[in-house]
Amino acid sequence: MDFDRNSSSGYMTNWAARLFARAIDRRLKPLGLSSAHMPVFFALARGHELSQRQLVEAASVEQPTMASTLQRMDRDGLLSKRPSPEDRRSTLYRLSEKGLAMMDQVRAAGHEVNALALSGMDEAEQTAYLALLAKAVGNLERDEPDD
Amino acid sequence: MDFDRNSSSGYMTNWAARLFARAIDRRLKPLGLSSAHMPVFFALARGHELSQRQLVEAASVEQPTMASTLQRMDRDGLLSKRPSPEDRRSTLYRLSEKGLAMMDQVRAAGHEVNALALSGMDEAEQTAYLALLAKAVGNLERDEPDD
DNA sequence: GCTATTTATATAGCATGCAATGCAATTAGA
DNA sequence: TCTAATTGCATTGCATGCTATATAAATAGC
Repeated sequence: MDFDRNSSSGYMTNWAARLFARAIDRRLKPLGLSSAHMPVFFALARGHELSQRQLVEAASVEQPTMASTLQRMDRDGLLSKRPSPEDRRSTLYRLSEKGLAMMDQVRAAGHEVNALALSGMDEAEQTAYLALLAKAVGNLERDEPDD
Repeated sequence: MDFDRNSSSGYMTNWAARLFARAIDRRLKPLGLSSAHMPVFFALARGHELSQRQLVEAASVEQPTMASTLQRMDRDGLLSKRPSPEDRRSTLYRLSEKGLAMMDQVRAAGHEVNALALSGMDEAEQTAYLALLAKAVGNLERDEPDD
């Protein structure tokens, strides 16, 4: 029996995720942004100031992944940072003026691509899609080490 | 209005995809394999011989992505190749003996992780999950250039 | 207070994925 | 047949993501 990619939830999920990222990237590229910036933008919305650890939680990526995302965003002038007054190991990040100015367009790109991806689904199907993804995520998280 | 990651189909799809890949990678790591190898394995099952272009189609990745995946797999002795007798630009790839010997375990890892991710869903939900992913994929593909 | 553990971050090294570009072989069109 | 367009692949350069490991600061346990 051959493996049919269209019947594999893992393959289809991966494929959809890559298409989502490409669609976002095409829209954000003119701004010099990309899909990996989005969770950071949303976590730092409205001037919120967070540590790397908190951003790791917000984005559900591993710490070294967030470290380099923040490095690139800082390099590109999207962030402003300062040492935490509470903990000398920690740095607090905010969006710079330049970053804040892009927030609306980042949000718009997110909404546009989500709407596109879900187009042709009725309300119930859209809800089901999110619920089933949440279920799969919960199942797979139980397979993660520690946790 | 804040962006709630759990309500964003793009974010949730990306998260699920990363968890799928990690779950696969943990299982295949002892074999020296990973999730990116899977579409190549399945496309080359039963001794099938394909060109890079055909593997690109089978995996739905871009050509340079497949080129380096094949390079790594060749480096690791998983492939055997020969120039196409039909087209002097093209190379035909097959799984080596070593690669073929791993097929069952690759298949098993795929089935195990798919089953884990879908656990707790009834038959209808599992079908719906795949159908909704296919719908989203179709929608997002219409946003791709050319095509 | 002193040591052991935990926590926050940094860094190295690598895989996977992409867009952009270039080249050579093939195919199409006149 | 001869040129133009297309196709198959390689390469460059980069972003994103991971694991494994190291270091310094903070916290816990005694």
